Order: sequence, then structure tokens, then C-alpha cells
Amino acid sequence: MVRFWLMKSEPDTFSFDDLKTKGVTLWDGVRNYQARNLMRDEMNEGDRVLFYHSSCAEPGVRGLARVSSREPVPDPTQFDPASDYHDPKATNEAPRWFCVEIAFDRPFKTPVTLADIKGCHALDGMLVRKRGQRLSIQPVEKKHFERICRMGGL
DNA sequence: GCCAACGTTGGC
DNA sequence: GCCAACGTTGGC
Repeated sequence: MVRFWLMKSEPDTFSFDDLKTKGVTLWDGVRNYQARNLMRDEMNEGDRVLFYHSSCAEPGVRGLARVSSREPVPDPTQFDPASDYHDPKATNEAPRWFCVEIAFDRPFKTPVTLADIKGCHALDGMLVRKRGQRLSIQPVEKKHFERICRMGGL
């Protein structure tokens, strides 16, 4: 069954436009166990993704992506001593971090800002609305996903 | 840049 | 296993 997610990215590091340019990208560098578990255990090929810009002038959802990897893969950056995400405790035999690949889907006609999301009663209960919610990959209810798509002009 | 909220670490 | 200290996230 197709599931729905919100994935945060800081646009200074990797923006929705960067995803558009690349087409697909490995969602590496995540070092939070809860987010890892979602990628490793819960996300499936074809799942829909709200691509969310965080830590920027106008936080919000810019468009849609899809999970494009059939299986979770070990995050290669954990093995790379030169990487910021290097994890000395990870080995090839026992990788610690897993990630999925995501693919560009389509942009919103208009971004749906966090302020828009907070101002919409139909979106009550969305995790991203909760203050102090830092989880960078969040499950989203279908009705919320669909509502945000409509707010984005799709 | 501030700071509240949160996750992780490490001493005990 | 508790919990204080610390580092990070992320909106504002």
C-alpha cells in the first residue's frame, strides 16, 4: 500500500530544485534513529513524499517526490572517513544507517508554507505543525497529503 | 542570532 | 537505568 511522508531538507544544502536537476538522489546523511527506522522499515517504492524546506526564510512544502528505491540501502557516507556523516562504529558487515532513494515528481504551482499549514484546520494533527518537532522524516495521513497537494495547486 | 525543544552521551 | 550536560534542529 502506498504511504505518505514529509521529508525535510535545508535548501542551502539540498533544495527541491536540486532534486529536479538530479532527478533522483540517495537520502543519505540522516543520523536520527527514528528517521532511519522509517526509511529502513516503513518506506516502500512508490510512496509519495512532500518535499519540505526547513531552516530557511519561508519554510514549507515545495513539491512532490516519490520513494524510488526498492530496498533500503546502507548509507555510503557512514563508511567514508572524509564525510561529515562518517560513523566509525559502522562496518560493511553491520551498517548502522540506511536510506532510501527518492525521485523528483512534480513541483507545486505555489509553495505551501508552514504558516499555511498551521492556518488550515483540515491539517490539524500534522506532526510538522507541532512545535519542537524535529523529526526530519514524518508519516503523513492521506487526507493531509491530498489537502496539501490541493493547497499547492495540484 | 536567539532560544525552546528535543535526542544523545556518559558518569554514576 | 537515571539524569545532567551537551549538541542539534529549526522557527522566529
